[in-house]
Amino acid sequence: MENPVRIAEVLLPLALGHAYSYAIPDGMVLAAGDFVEVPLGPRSYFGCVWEIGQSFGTNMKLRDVTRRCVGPSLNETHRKFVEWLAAYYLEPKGNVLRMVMRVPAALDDPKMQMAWILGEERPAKLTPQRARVLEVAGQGFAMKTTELAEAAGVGTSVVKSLGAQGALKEVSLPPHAKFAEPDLHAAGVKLNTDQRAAATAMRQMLVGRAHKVVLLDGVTGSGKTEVYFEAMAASLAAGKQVLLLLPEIALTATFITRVERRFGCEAAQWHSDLKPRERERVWRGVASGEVRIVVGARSALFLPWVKIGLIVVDEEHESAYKQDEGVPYQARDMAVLYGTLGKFPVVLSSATPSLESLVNVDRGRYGLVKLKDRHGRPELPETFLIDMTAQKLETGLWLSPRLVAEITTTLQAGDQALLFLNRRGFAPLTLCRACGHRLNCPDCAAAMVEHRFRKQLQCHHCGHSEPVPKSCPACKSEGQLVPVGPGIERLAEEAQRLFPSARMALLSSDLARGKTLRDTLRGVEKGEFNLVLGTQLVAKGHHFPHLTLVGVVDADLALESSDPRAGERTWALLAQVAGRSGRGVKPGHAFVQSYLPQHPLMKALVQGDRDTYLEGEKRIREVAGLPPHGRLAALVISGKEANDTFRFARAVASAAPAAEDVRILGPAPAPIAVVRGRHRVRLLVMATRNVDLQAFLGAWLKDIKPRGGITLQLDVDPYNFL
DNA sequence: AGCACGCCGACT
DNA sequence: GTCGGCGTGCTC
Repeated sequence: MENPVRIAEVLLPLALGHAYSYAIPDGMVLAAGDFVEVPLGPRSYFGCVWEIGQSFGTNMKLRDVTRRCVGPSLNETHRKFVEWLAAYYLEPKGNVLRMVMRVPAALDDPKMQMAWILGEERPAKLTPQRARVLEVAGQGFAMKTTELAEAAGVGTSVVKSLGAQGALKEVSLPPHAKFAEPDLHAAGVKLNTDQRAAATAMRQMLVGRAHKVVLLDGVTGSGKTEVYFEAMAASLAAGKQVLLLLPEIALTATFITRVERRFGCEAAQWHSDLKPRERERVWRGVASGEVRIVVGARSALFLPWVKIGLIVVDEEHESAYKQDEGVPYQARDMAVLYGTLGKFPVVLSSATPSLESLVNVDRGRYGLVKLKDRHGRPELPETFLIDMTAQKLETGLWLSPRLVAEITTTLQAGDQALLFLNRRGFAPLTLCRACGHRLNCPDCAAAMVEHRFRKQLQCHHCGHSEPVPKSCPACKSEGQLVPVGPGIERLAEEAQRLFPSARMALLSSDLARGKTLRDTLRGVEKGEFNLVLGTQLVAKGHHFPHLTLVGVVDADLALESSDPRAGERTWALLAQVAGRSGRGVKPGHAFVQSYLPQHPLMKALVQGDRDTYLEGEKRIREVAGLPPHGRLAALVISGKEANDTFRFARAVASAAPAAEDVRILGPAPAPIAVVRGRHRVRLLVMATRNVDLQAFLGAWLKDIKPRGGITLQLDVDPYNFL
């Protein structure tokens, strides 16, 4: 009998479904959760010890663990979280671990970073390259060799030679700055009666239980933030860490300020735009427990939490919580899962909660705390429907006489009006009047969108762009290409003609970003503009006190989607946009142009009756067996050649095991049948709630191996089935 | 994620 | 006759 070999099962951050076994060399002490360095093929990787095992002589000769990393370990809850998430989305565990290990520098000894500042000497010969380096260094920031070289546009050798001559001086960057403890009494908490009642209700739901999900449902302006701040305070008082999840990066700056004011300490930010050093600082801070508050995007879930006591998911209905690339997970759902595993509460907050969450309240799984508007205003401003089927608008015009009249009145009264059209560019479609040819993207089955400001045609699916042609590419006729349909830029043209003296602001994500965007928003807030035209981005979170009129130019746009949640999402969007109006002193109203005036959503919007509309939606989903009453998975099969792709998709469909309560729809062309030159075919799996969907999918797909350039992508709980 | 192995078009 | 394209498979 040989000596027992101690074995570490090490999970690597690669697309691997299980851990690899390594021998633990004599004298090395390892436990599950430790980060280690291991050899793999010719290379060396960081991995995480998933289990410690023992073996009496395997037939495989195991390689040794190289070393244990100096940094922190991953606790059991976090490892379970990785396991569960991987199992839920049928994703290799290693891929999920990769999301945890995105900061490799944080796994090891904090490295003193060497950097350069301006030295006392002057170089013997001042070449143009050297001069540029010294100029950059002269700005006073210590920079690493590569950073400095890159900033100056020279090779690293120039920097090094300047260092050798003493013209640059080497310094070591200071270690990461500490995160301070929160001060729960930093700001006097001033809650109104309703907020205090809501905070108390929430506390009572959470007290004495480890895990509980509470839905905080309150209109914009009701002060939900202050209420969940109380829950955060309670968790912080208990010595725990808290996470505030936001659907998008753009919102973090505002929230950071509010959190820091309330808790009197720096809150850590976490999102994809962080600089590596700050990323490392936050990761380490969370792993050591020093960071108590994180405000972040969905990936903050994967930080190595050690004593997390609460996750707040703000705007929980936002579809941006669904990640579509890489591992397609729903961060709100995973926050709830993490709470279950880690035995801590989760607060979901929204002015327009998702149907999923409302149904979970109905089923008694989630608690509900409702919050009314602080000033007793209704959920929505007075809303009027404009039946576009009854309008005789000239071709190329989109504003009905009624809406034009309302805008005129508003502007004359010195108030502000907002026109909402959720479509970027000038026109979504360009046709040739002579031959009917449609300008399509060469790589996608989608029309090119004209962007007149940029003098370009753009494909919104692959980013391809080209100049607007003078003549039709098909029939060569000149001057026959006509834009079809409205985009925000075209609407701006119309508005300019109708209201030549208006101070107009155009807000579209492709026209304004960063500072320009912030300045414009600030201007709108201050009332420097009186006519605002905007896409999606005006809907979110901004407070425009001078706004008294909102016009929704095309309310039907978001309803045209293959997503069963389209109705719910349209409600959230329209309610949010309409709700921009009348938030100041003067009351506001909204006008909604629709070609579907009989649609239940439009009727409900006019009546300001969310609950009735959502009840209807719930019933529709129940009858159709759609989420949350049934379970859904999408399989998207894509390949270069249409016939092969379709043939493979049919083979996949016919290989499905027979199962009760599971229906497979398709194969059918995906909503955008060709993207980036790849044909896309979709299968939809519908199951009742009692079905173990993962087991079914696992059994089905286990032996299916796409080849010949065909890929198969699985999306559990799909949102949009691109 | 790398990297090596393995079968089909343009070249010293 | 080779060089090399990247599709496929493996790494404890």
